Amino acid sequence: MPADRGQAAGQPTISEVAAEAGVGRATAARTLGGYGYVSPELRERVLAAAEKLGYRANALARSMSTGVSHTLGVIVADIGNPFFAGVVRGICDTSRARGFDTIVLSTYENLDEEVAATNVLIDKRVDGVIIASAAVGRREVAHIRAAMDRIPVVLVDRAVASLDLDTVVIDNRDAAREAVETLIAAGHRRIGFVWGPPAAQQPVTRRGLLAEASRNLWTDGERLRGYLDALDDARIPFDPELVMVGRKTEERVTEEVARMLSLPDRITAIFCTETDGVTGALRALRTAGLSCPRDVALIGFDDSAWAAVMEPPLTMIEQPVHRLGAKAAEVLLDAIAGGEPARETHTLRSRLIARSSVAPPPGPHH
Amino acid sequence: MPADRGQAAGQPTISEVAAEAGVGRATAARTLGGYGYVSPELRERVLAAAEKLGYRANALARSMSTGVSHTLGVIVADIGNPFFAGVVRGICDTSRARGFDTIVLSTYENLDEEVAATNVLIDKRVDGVIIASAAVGRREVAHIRAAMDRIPVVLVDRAVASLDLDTVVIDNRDAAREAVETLIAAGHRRIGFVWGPPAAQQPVTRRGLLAEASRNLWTDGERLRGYLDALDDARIPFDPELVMVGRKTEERVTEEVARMLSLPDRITAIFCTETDGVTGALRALRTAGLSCPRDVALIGFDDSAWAAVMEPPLTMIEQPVHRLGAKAAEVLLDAIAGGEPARETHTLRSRLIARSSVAPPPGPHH
DNA sequence: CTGTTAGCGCTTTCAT
DNA sequence: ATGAAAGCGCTAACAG
Repeated sequence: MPADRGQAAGQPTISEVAAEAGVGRATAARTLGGYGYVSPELRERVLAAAEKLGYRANALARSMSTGVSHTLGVIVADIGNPFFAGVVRGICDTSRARGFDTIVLSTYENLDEEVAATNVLIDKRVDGVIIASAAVGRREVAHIRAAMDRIPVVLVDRAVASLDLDTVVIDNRDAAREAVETLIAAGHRRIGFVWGPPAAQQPVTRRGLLAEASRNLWTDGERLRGYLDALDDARIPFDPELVMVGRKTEERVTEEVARMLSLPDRITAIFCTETDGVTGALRALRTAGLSCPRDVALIGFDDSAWAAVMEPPLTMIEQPVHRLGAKAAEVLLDAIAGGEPARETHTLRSRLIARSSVAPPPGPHH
Repeated sequence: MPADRGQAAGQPTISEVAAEAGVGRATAARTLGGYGYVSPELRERVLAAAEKLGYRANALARSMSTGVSHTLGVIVADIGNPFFAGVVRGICDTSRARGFDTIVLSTYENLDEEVAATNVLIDKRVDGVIIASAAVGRREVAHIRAAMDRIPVVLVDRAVASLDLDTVVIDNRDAAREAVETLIAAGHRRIGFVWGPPAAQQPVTRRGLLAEASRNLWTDGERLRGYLDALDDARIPFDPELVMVGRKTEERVTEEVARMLSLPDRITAIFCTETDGVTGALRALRTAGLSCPRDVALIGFDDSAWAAVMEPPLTMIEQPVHRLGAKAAEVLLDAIAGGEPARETHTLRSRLIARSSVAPPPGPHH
């Protein structure tokens, strides 16, 4: 057997500490593991020996023995995205306070990556997982089901209809409706909607749009419904030309908003479902020589420090990102500790921060 | 021994798979572990059995045996900060591509947290660590030394003078100098500096400032030196009243910039070392009724999509955040795989993105 | 090519 | 109160 088997060279083990202290393995283990009874004197000797050798417990071995790893797994779309970074921070803060570490994996909205990530976490024997899943249909949730068979699972940010799980989300539909209502209340009727889902082609009917929504991320579907709710309540006819479909890269958003701006009966307001959409919309406004809010009103999702110092300061929807993560961690940790999960949906409220990017539409002769 | 010892109930082991397939443990292990020779037929039976039982390898047990965990540890100040989120993403992307997972821990610039995080990673027997350390003095690096004794360590974003380690950073000093030179070239001589370190009190001399710098984050020291370099080259006298010291919360920055703006010989330009500083400075400008760049020029660190759509579009320093993380991971992975670390400093170049927030200062009668 | 066996470092009975 | 010994699930010698 090669010398480098087992843990890396130089990492002292509990046996070495025991030998150094002149006691049995179990005694050393009891002191160092903080369980069972050990006489003060032996205890002292063990501690001294551990200190001298620079002993550090091997958490892997401990987990092997105890069957728990005190580690949570987290799967999100992109840790580099400020939204998820905030959620992850909420998760980490809460779990650390309860003695748990966290392994975070990004999927970039790729389902294969999500499956792989789930497997990695199962293999590492985490005690529970939090997932912001891109899965939608029944076919796509097999990996989540497999995880559920083994450990507690909670969903965050995105509900999955076919799964009966603890889920922590925000009130996407209400948030979107409130934003659009705000625009309508200011007098707008031609409201562009920078939406999200990467679709094969632009749906031309309301039904087509809804169908598209059910094939995509839960959040996107909810936000679309909120947009439609507000329109319906105000009896404003729905116009498919006013919704952008497709990946919300800044470039695409700029193009699409420019298109809506050059329509014969152009939009006078824009509602964006993501930060990247807001900057894209602003670009389009600028190149069209239009000003906000005089010519076009704007409301977007995901507030940031920047939005408040824009000219004009932007009216935005603020999501409780940290709280979202914290709540998900709490629910998961409770399930790990307590047993029976409640399997309910926890909906956190977002907040519309009114600033100055909403004003009445320009007169009929714009 | 209680029934719930060992791994969680229901997690099939390699022995169970072997039994199901009617082969020896080792044969099952060989097929499932992907090493050694196994005849196609037995292989097929093992695979079928594993599939049927829903077998997933226990990475903990594997690591116990092999002594490697295929996991990297990462310690940063705050995963919720877009800068670090980008770096972490770079690390995760490269390490995943090489078959490594990542555990990320945030310290919030607290040294005790950093020590604790290092211990967690050592306990979890990660194969290497990447640290953006808040440690400065010799006294503060003991935990890093302890880690170095066990596994490869690379520093990212922040060099630590007393440590001879592979280090991946950006050219902070040059970046700062270039920014200030740009301001000077436009005609500015009163250049406010939104700096960082939380100091007990405002240093009043150049020497005091440098002393403060050496007690703080490496990046902050470098950026101060760059600011001073540019001033010296242009023979502009250094004025301690023009540098803000203290935690760069948006509120504090707003106050401090307002102060510099109300000086008898007020500043005509601002250089910020962080995004939060930029929004704070913008606020101060706005409440002072001053416009950028007509009254005051502005350059800041850390570009973002927002900066480009501000009115005016902001001239910013872009750091290669993803590359920073990727490079750190590469260096670490090489050290883990190859052996001898080079222990050199890799300096990545930042880039000044010239937009429209820099113009000549207003005439003498402002 | 396959099966047996001995660990990896720790926790946890079980005697003493 | 302490020590001896078994076992967590896996890998890797080694024998067959």
